Amino acid sequence: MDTHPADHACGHCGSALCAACRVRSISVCAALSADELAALAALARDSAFPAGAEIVAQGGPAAAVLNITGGTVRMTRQLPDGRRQILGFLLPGDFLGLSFGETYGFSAEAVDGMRACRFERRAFEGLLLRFPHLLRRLLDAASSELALTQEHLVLLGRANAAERVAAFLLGLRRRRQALGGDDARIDLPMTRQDIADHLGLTIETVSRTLTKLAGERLIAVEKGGIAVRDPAALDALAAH
Amino acid sequence: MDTHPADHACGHCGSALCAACRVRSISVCAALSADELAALAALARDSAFPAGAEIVAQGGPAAAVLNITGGTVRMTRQLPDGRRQILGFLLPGDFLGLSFGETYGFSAEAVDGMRACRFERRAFEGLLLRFPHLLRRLLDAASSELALTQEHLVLLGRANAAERVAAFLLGLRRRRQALGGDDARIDLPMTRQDIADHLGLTIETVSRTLTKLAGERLIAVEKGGIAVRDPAALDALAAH
DNA sequence: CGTCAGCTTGACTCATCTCAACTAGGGTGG
DNA sequence: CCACCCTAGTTGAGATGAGTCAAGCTGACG
Repeated sequence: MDTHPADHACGHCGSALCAACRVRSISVCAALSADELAALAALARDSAFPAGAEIVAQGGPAAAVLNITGGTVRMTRQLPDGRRQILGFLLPGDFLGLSFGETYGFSAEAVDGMRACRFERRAFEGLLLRFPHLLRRLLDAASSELALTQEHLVLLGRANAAERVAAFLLGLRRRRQALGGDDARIDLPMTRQDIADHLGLTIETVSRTLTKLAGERLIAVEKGGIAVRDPAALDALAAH
Repeated sequence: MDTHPADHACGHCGSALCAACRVRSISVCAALSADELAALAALARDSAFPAGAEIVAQGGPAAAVLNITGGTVRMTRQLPDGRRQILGFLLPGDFLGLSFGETYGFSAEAVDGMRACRFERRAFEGLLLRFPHLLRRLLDAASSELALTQEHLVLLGRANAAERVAAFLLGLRRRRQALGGDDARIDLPMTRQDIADHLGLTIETVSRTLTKLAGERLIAVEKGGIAVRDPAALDALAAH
């Protein structure tokens, strides 16, 4: 899976070029000293996954943690009878593996072509003991992922279909904007089934709701995404 | 709100008697050195809240973090139109305030009479810089709270009423057992409305579901709680 | 003894799900 | 190049699980 040998200087992470990593400033690697960055870089391995590839497996040993550098990842939990819940989507700068445990509590799969900076968990934990800065960054990351998850919990517990879809679109837009994305167009690399499994709806309800929002001129449904026509009305719908 | 002056030795936390704290071994204060424990103790203030009291307010400045030492706390998020979602219940040993941010993202209220060990946030953050051990414990706490929240997310996204209620009862039982509780009887200090707002249901559906489970001999509804009659069947229902 | 909050139960409604048909686009192989 | 298939998405019609509204029960408390 690793696309570079251990000592290779890669463009995203790894080796001496963590310094050039384009997501570093927004990831757990931000605000580290030169020492810390060097130690981190020594452990980092750049890796790429094609669309659909499984990155970590639910129930499997938690052997690695990853810092996403490109693409989109879905975290899924599967029930024994096949029902699926997508816990969330990870974007560049997000950290995969915050739920420290002996095994992964969910699977992670590449939604589209995806790149990440990979660390062996044992070695990474070693770094945590030496570098409280990194530990602190990780706590902040865990804290904000917790806040995001709680936000989503409210949605699943108390919002109707239109509110869920509106909140999902705006949440994705907000995160993409932080990465320098467009605010009029929201790319949706994931399928309707993914969106449905994230929002606790069916694929048909997601489709109908998008059609309805388009009919009300809040959005326009486009190929591979949607265009935001009335951000204010969409925000009022999302209601938070 | 503090029931003891700053230098008073209290039975739960605070002053020199952190050593005697009955939840220390399972809380973030576990596995600290004598030094660390002393510094923590110097900042701790024992506080008590009567049933229904608001401990922290959604949107208010995040001025304190608390370690629950007794009773039950509900974390609630309110939507502008009054809909309410209970994110979770905190039991003794749990830590309130993991979502580090400038303001609290939710309110916390005492379900029954409740005691906690309170730290001013600024001072507590100072400790984190000095004691990586504590930081590490906090990351583990955040990590397991994240896992719990993700578990609940699946429930709200994909489970029906009976599955939600069964999972809620068993989850509460498991946590209580870790605290030395009974496994045949589950006390429910919270109201049906609280349970409904936690499970994304209405009070009527919770009531009907409990009645139905009782009719199927999985549980018996008792005053202030339920008795577990068929743990295996209940577990099969919870389906995870 | 009356009141009130918490809870249960019943009858009916409705938002979402289920099942099914259909469309559109992309890839493949003859 | 076309015929075919396959996946993703949309739309419709009917079913259903949970919500809504309403009534009644129970125990605590003044």
